[in-house]
Amino acid sequence: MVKITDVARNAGVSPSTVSYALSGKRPISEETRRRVEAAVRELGYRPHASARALAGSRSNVLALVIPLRTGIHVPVVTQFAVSVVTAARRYDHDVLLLTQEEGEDGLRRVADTALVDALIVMDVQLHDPRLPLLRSLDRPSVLIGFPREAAGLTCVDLDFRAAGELCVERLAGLGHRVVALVGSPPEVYVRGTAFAQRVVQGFTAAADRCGLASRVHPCEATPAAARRVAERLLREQPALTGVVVHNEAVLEPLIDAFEQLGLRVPGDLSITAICPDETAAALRVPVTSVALPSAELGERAVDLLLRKLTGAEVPEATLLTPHLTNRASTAPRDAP
Amino acid sequence: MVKITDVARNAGVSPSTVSYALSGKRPISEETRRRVEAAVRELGYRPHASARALAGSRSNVLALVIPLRTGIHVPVVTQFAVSVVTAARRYDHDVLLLTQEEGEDGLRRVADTALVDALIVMDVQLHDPRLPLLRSLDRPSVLIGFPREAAGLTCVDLDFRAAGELCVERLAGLGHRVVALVGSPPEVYVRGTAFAQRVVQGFTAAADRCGLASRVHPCEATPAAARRVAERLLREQPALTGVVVHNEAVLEPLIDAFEQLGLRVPGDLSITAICPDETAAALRVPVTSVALPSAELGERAVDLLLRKLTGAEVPEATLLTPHLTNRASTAPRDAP
DNA sequence: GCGGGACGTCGAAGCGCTTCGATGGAGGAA
DNA sequence: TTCCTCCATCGAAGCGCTTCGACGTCCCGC
Repeated sequence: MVKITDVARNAGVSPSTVSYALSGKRPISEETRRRVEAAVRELGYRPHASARALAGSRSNVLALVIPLRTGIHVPVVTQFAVSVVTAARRYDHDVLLLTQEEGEDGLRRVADTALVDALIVMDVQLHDPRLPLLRSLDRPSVLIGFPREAAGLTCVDLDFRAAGELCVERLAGLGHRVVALVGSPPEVYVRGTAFAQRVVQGFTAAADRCGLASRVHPCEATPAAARRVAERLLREQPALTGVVVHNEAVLEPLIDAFEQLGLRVPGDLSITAICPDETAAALRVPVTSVALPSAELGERAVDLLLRKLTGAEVPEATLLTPHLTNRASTAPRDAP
Repeated sequence: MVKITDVARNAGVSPSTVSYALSGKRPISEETRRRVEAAVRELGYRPHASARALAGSRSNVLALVIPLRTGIHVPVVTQFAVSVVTAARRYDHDVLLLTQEEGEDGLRRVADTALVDALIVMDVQLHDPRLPLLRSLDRPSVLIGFPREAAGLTCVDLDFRAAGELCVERLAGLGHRVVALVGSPPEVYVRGTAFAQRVVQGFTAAADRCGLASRVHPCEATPAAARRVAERLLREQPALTGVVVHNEAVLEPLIDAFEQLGLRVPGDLSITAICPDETAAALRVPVTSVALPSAELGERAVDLLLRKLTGAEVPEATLLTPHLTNRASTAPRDAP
């Protein structure tokens, strides 16, 4: 292994000069810096990560805690993780992967052992047991999602309330008067996942504001459940012409079910959804949707975290504005 | 931060004794060990990861390189990653997440800086540019998948050839005489992804051995492509009654297409697939399938890697035996 | 021509841990 | 009792880096 003393010898300077030349933390003459850089290249020098971390008390590693639960759409998690890694690398940081399974102990462990400098926590619940811990850690963190009590924490998320509103408003703008929300599986609401509830709030608020008749239906992530929900909707709201779907997994089966029940999309029924763009676009009937910007979310989280690491103040709440993309699943309501 | 000297003082021993008491690398009296452990608990001591890594020249971190490409099924990657993390934790190791995007430089970087002790590389190609690098690194690695030239490397994978054979043999055993393989997207074969080609080999070999007429069709991961392939199959092999699918994404659309073309599954057409069990079981028509044991794969990779880290010899090739689960998509061929 | 800043570089200390060789004391054999 | 062995523990060195204070050296202004 080639170390900083080797580089120093080769360049004819002291180890500390090499360190300063590479970090730029003190002025070094042009000439010396060039010699150091040449020596680094010639010897293929790579600073030893642990030595650097120990001396500098910065590991340049971020922790990423990913969820394992049911009802969380996997591709979203993966895309998010990838974008976090990519963004972190831009700041010369690496990412340590933790599963939610390890829970609070895992967070405490990587923080207390100084394995990581900072943490990103996904899938935050409304009353998340990790919140007090995160507040008490001596390391900054960023949460994906909003807990009920977010004071003292930095949170990032899509503005799900606005997303729910946007979906309804689009339907209202197309003349639909009776709408329904097909939501996440019941357990998602039961355990108080914030974003799911926010969609419901936005949906309901916008429907009321626009004077629409509306109902909300949680839905298991299976084709059979989709079918049942479709049947139930038509039974309970015979005049239904607009549906908002916040449940990637049942989007396709739901459309199938509606069509098998004799309703054409978008002829008889318009559908808007909150889901990743790729999902919406790949369906048999491409669906008008509000994108779930997981990549952007990951980048924002990393940006915020690194600003916190430099000691900068960052906003406690960052809500990404939802954007709706028109596709083939929406049409104006037929004149009555 | 509480450090080893604090524990030592509290327990009335020297720091080295604390170290030995905790690592067990030298005999320590029962009595002393208890005092040390009590002090550790009382003070909440956690060894500093970087200091430990620097002194012990072991970081206790594994690198996991995950693929980002098209044609790789995302949930499989995620499940694999989760199982790697979980298995690594059992050995008191953590996992650093790298994307394939960083390429060889990324591997070299984490190895040369001693950020990680060992590496797990997913999605290995037949002629993978990373192979020479992995051989030359001073750190052990395990590959998921088999390159053409695997000498000197440790590889783990499902036995995809046997999986392909198994699918065909099941169809043959049910009396089917004309079969087809609907495979991965063309680019997967073009870039030489080993597992995809192995399925083709197994499929073809078993079909020949059983005296079946057979064809192979790559297929893009879109419903439209599935539809086209279904039409083409019926045109080119009018007597077709058995289909093997190695492409999670088109499984459902393919079945839809067949049924729309007037073929019932399994009445007129039997289908076997190679895909994760959850996918197979969740379909409208649950599909008889060979499981893609991503969790087991992750565990095996970690087990092998940790054995290598202890200096043990491990087999170069580990092929997991495929298992086929009967579901609703297969039936005996009608008497002619 | 001399004092005083800058500027560029050096040396040493120290980050928190592991590990090696050394040490002391207890216990057994003679 | 003496000597030797073995066991448990200690002290010091060192892992490779960063960082702080100190030390020239050069140049400018008076």
